[in-house]
Amino acid sequence: MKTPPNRVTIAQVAREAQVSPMTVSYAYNRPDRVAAATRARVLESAARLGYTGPNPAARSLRQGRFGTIGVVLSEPLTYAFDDLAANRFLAGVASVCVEERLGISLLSVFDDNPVQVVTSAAVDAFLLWTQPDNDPVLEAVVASAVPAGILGGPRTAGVQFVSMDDRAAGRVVTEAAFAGAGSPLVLSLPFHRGQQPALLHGPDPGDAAYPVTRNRLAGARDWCLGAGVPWDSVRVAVLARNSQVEALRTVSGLLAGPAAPDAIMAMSDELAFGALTAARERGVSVPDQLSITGWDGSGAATVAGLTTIEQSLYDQGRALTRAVLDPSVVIPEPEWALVRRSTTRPQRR
Amino acid sequence: MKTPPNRVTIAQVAREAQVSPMTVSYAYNRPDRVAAATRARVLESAARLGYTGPNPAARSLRQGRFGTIGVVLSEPLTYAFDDLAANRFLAGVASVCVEERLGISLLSVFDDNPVQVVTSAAVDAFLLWTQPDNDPVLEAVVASAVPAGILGGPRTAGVQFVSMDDRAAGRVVTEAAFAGAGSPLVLSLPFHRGQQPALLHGPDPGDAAYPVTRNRLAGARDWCLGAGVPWDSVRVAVLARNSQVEALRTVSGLLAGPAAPDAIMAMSDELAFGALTAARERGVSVPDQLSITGWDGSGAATVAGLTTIEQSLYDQGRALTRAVLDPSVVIPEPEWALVRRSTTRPQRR
DNA sequence: TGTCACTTGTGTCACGATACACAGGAGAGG
DNA sequence: CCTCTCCTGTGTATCGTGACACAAGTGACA
Repeated sequence: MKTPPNRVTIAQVAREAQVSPMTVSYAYNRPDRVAAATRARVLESAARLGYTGPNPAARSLRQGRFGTIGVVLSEPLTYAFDDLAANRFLAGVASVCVEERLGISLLSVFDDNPVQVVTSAAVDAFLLWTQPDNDPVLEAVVASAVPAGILGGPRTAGVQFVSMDDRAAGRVVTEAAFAGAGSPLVLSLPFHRGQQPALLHGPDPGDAAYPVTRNRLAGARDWCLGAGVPWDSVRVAVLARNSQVEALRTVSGLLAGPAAPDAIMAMSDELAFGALTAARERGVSVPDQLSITGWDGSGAATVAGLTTIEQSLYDQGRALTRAVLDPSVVIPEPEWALVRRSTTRPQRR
Repeated sequence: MKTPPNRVTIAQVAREAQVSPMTVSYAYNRPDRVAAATRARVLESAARLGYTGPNPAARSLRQGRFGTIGVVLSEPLTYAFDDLAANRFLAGVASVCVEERLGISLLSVFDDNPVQVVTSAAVDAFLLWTQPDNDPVLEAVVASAVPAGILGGPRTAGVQFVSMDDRAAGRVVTEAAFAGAGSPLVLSLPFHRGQQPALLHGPDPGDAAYPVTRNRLAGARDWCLGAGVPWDSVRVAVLARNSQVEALRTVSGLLAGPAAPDAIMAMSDELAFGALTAARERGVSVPDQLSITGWDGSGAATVAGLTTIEQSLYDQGRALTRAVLDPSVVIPEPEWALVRRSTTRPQRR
């Protein structure tokens, strides 16, 4: 892009108003620093020349700040608007940004050069959606020395961190889903970037590169071992993405096949909704023939009567953003709770 | 914020690698322009010094571009993540941004200085969510001479525009909602910025500063006049915001009062959902005692069985973004359709 | 051997704004 | 009348990069 030839600069305005460039700058940025009459003259000259205010790029260069927070989702950018959980998190981030008068910039990671987005981002801080272990994007963020925070891990030195206790909650929700079941199924988030769909039997949670997946899976295993359910007998359907459509397809196939599952612990509400739809389409009654649990507690879960782990990603987004902007802020341990609704069988006493 | 003292520049890397600054620049931006061996040496020196790549602010200043599109919603920023329609629009915008390798920056408008966000935004283009007539933000965008586009109007010289035919659809959906009704109610989006909730009787559509509101209301009046329903007898509840909660409260109150409505034409799905919830809470059966229509055709409308005007804000977001980036692109007239589901009484023949 | 095209590296300087330190003047107070 | 403080305006240097135009080297080919 060629520089427009008719770009007006602060210097031209200064000449027109017969003041120094600094006075023009002050007229825009520190109105109290300039006499009212002078300021009026400056603004009038600016209007006459068509000057629309200080150039943001030049200002950012000079000041070394942008007034913007970058959010990296490492998913197609549209994930920000499609996924319920990401949506709540971003709403929390946005609420702080409004208070602090910061913009919020959604950054896409491109497969061919995932690091570029980090090194070339015009932002004062990074917020990351959960990333796999040893991820180049996260490493680039650390290397950039820009303040950063991450939701869901991995825990990283120099990066603020917030995440609920996925393992403990995993134990609790697995009990709600699996108690009394004969053919339990875990509907799992991806293990690593570029995940292919897979059906595993009692996999090692350590195989999952995403801490969130790993911990939720470990919680499930904890409960199974404690309840005498052989972990090997538990099937784990790992999906390529956190998507209702994909969950629907997978669960639908399993319900039609032999040894149809009669209990599903899904690692997100999104996946649970897919499972619910599959059950409806297959004429499988919930919770009588099939119990289903979700995770995150979106508003849609309330409406659908989904038993789920509730947490406030909104609050976590807020807390994380605050902490990144001011490292002296302490992030509270996120609260969570199992909410039993109508997609699981009543608790035995 | 103080400039970090340890910022490494391209010049330092050049010295370390014993090449000129331009060679370093090329090594990062035009790898083909530099011998492989030289490039390797440069990158190695950069790594040694902790150089993380060209400074985005300096680059933007030099190149006169940012690689980012700004989206102005003129609502609290969180609206982007709370509202179904805004969400779909943004998803469409984002999909183009991914293809074009652009970032997407969500800008907040502050009441005390609405224009600042426009004059200080580090973006190459603006996309606006529907704005009222004669709005300072829109005027500032025009004045800034940055390419821009607006969804829903007002039509403005120099600003790309996309919007479905709200008036025509208003006629159709009003018929679906009101046919055979005795006490019709329009659940309206705000008339202007800072709207206070109000209950009007057959207001002049021209009173609405938002073109979308104005046209949908005009469509409703068109049908009423044609069907012999006195416009004065039609109540119009104008809400302060496009919010389920507020619609719920308003409709709930009206259902409890005298002359409870038996037909509601809501100007958004969001409002229609609020009305649905109110009906459920009040024990009013839909559609027998109360017919309800929405607008926009979100996925949730399908699930809830809501009769609504379907349009693809995703496609409109895509088309508008494309057109802003390349003015030779022609924006097609958006398609729309009335989808009859279970919240309206079957059509008479 | 001469010509030509291609590849690779270089030096300079403007992009537009603001931090900083300082200067002159006006008024207050003793 | 002198000093001191506050208010308002100024000059300059610098932020880090990449456009541009050019130079030097290499090898192909007639």
